[in-house]
Amino acid sequence: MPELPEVETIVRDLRPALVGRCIAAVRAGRKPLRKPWSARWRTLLVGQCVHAVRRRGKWIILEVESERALVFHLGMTGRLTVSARNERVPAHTHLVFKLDNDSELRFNDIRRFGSATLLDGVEALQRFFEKSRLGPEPTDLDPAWWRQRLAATQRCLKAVLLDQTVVAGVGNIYADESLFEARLHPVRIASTITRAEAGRLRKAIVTVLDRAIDKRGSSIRNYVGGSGLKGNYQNEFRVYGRTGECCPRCPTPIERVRLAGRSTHFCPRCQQNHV
DNA sequence: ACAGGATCCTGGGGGC
DNA sequence: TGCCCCCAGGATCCTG
Repeated sequence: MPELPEVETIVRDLRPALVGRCIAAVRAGRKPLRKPWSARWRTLLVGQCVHAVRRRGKWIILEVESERALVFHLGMTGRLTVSARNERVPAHTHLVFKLDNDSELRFNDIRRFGSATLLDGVEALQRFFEKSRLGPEPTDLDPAWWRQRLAATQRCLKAVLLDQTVVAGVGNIYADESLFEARLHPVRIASTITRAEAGRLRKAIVTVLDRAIDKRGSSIRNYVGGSGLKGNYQNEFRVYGRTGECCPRCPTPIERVRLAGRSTHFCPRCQQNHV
């Protein structure tokens, strides 16, 4: 569920609450996440202080003093929050990291598509992302490389934006919002795109993600930030979830189609499929 | 090799 | 109220 702006918001919330704190205890639930939690990770973490909290694509990286890294993915419904220890622990909480004050880091995930993995060090972390061939951050997209990736595929633009090996962090909401911003049709075959259009799309992605980060991401149903606060960007969607409503730029109703297995929203007039 | 579909899981909402 | 179907911020494995 959470895409780059949501994950970035969580990381910014968690950083001041976690950096410098030590892990006093770890408790894991019984139900498996997407990747199993290994029992020996508890011992490797207890007593460790948190050095840094970072984001890469949709991944949250928690580095501890031994240089091991705890890597989280939130899947569709994952939540990673710091709460006071005396606050009620909600259902579907799969991991709890007690800290050396009165707070704890909690990983909650209704659908259990998320994961938490402990990696051995800096190189292991690098290998982890290389193995999944995670693409560059949107702000680091090299224009020539981006054009080449678009030119090399017969998939539609929507499918390419969702591909984490092309650009990291974009998901269903921000793919639709970025294509609207760039005035490009989601069905458009990526290889037919012009140089100017490729540039427009690359900039649109960054623009849209920055706007969403400013609003602390989008809360449609499950998402909350690292301190439990909801986001506000859902109020600014221009096409996502607005099927049948007026396009914000013209009087045409927003349409919805299914692409790459995902709901896709666009304005058929502002986003024409020229080839 | 590539693109699209099925799959993992739970819960909410609409129709009957 | 109950039941059944569809839907959901994602990634991976399988198939044609």
